[in-house]
Amino acid sequence: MQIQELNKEQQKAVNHIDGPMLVLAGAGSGKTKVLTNRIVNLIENGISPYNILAITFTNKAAKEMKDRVVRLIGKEAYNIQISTFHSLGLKILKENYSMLGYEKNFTIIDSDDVLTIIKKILKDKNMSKDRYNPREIKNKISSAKNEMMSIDSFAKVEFDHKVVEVYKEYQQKLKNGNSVDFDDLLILPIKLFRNYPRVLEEYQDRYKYILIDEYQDTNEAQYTFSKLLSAKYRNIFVVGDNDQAIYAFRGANYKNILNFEKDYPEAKTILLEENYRSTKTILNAANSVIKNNHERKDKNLWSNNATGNKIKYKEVANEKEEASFVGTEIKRLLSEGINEEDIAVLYRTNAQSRVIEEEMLKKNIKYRVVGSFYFYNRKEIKDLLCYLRLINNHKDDVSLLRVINTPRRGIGDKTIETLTEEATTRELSLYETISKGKELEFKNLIEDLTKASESLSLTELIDEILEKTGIKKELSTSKLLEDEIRLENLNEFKGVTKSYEEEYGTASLGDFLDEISLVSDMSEHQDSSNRVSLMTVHSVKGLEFDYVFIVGMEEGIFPHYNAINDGSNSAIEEERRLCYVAITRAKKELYITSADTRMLFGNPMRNQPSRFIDEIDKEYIDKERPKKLEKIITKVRKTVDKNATYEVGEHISHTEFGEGIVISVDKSIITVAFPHPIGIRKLMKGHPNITKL
DNA sequence: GAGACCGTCTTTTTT
DNA sequence: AGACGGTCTC
Ligand SMILES: Nc1ncnc2c1ncn2[C@@H]1O[C@H](COP(=O)(O)OP(=O)(O)OP(=O)(O)O)[C@@H](O)[C@H]1O
Repeated sequence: MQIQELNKEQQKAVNHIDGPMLVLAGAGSGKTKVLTNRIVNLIENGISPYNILAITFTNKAAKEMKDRVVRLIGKEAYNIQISTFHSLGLKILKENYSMLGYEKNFTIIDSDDVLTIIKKILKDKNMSKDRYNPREIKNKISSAKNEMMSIDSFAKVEFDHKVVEVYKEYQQKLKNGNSVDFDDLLILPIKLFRNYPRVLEEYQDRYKYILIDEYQDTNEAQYTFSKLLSAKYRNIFVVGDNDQAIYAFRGANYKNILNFEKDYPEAKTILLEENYRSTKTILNAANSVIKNNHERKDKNLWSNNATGNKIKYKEVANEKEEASFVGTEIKRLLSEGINEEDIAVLYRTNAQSRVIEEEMLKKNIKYRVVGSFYFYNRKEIKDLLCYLRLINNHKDDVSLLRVINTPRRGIGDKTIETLTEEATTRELSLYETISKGKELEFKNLIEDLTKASESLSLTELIDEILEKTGIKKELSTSKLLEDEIRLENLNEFKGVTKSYEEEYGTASLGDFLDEISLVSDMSEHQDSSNRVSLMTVHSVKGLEFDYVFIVGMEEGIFPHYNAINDGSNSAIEEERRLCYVAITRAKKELYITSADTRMLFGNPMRNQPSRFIDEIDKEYIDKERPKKLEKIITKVRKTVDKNATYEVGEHISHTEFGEGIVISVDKSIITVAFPHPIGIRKLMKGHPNITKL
């Protein structure tokens, strides 16, 4: 195949057919483009679409890639398996559930449910929430699963045997409820492959050609998954960039990509060095930031594009002004005829989206929040989903508990406690245990709805649920504005199911629920055209926009406190890679903002501009900050004593807040208690305003 | 068993 | 500032 728009190295990668290959290259060098075109080339070389497996990092990326391949070769492309690891895992699970001891229609539980289950276990085991943080335990369990630890090997690294107990109990609960969590979608197929080599071979024969995008962010389980699948034919083609590894917190290990040549000694490697995406200015700025990372191989990445405008950096007083600045600039761009879909606003944490959203509404700018679970996390939507899940899988105790008394049916803690006890002793699900009373009425209701589900379309079923459960009646007779909004949301949800049905013909309940679990991102079910995109830096990986705003470029936000306080160099380096990803998303123009004060948990928080701003070479950035501020800031910067040390309990005095006591000391921040009404403040160590007493 | 009230905790990032 | 869980009263 000869494609006009490919350079020599890219062409080489595209034309490669058999054997392992690694494409290691920087941002915007065309890795994804190469991967997509290689799929096309494989097909043109007579390889069946059924034998091709392409793995992307997000569902969104999978969809985009599929669309692109369809455009290039037509409908045949629908037969290629293009998906995330998790979706593929689910597919394999659905084809083999009984071998793993599950039943048809198993439920995929979301992270909220995981937390609910863990909290419940902690309570049952009388483990106090102060000593055992449910969130932390959830992370521990998830990491253990992603490193494919058995309970025994987990017990070797986790010395608190009670935590091990929780892990055990958690697994048991899932199994009893015929449910799996996200991590299971990866590790159950691996278990299947290991226990049944014949099954593995079937899949190896099916997926003879494997392509993986964003390989630098694979974790242990994903790594093993791909290694097993590719072992027979060794036709594995991976692309990635170690400078864009940003998922270490999820167990991803960028060494997987650097070790590729060790794993597959016969592998060919291709490096791409030309960036086709960004202006010279933007690319050079990104390069000047990333070169501050020391745990990295330097690579050459250049652009032949125009020089372009300098990056605009604006320092403002607070997050409201920041949003307002972004809003005004976007308005200006739009008035110049630029399309909404070519603009993105990026932030480090989801919490930052709120102010921006409000501003978009205020200025009447059309936007969408990518990666927002907000809609599916609303109470009324979750309730409805739990009804659907319960109808789909009667053993789903988590869902049952959520809806058995919603709306109120007079089934309280007492009843539930008795039921739970009986269910545990008889080793049955709660649903199976129900045999009398108001609970039975509820069970009969679910039975009826289950029957109805067999002959109704998804949307009709939802209507039936809302009607028969009394949800609709309760909400429509209520006078509360809140309830009116709830009803509206439920209607919007019906819009989602309707468009889902239209897209896939008639849709099965199970398939729909799976889809929701895997992509509970409202923006993916919405039309994205003519909207400004708002998203975290993590979710923008792999995408590109003409105009990009990076907001909240402050110490404490980006890099985040937790990374700073972690004290490890690698945590900061990951933040820096994240910054590199953010900058390299921009094609034409980049804006960076920082706020001096930002509300955090209802308290104003002072932040310095991010170190990453200083790391951008002066020639690529135009800094704008209030004149007065400039003097104060440079003065403060010069006089901060980085080596100041404090001890908990020490008395200090602050020029503004008066005397206080140090209550905790972190890497660069101390927390100080001041007398009423000032209260608890976080201060920068060695700040000139602080005097030791 | 339902609803009101108060104190605590939250936010790092995602499939 | 807002969500959530625990406790108290009817
Ligand atoms: N040879 C080429 N000629 C012109 N444009 C190209 C060429 N190769 C890639 N591009 C364009 O460059 C942009 C970046 O490509 P792509 O998204 O594939 O890069 P990438 O390496 O996957 O980037 P990242 O790692 O940052 O996600 C795309 O708009 C693509 O169309």
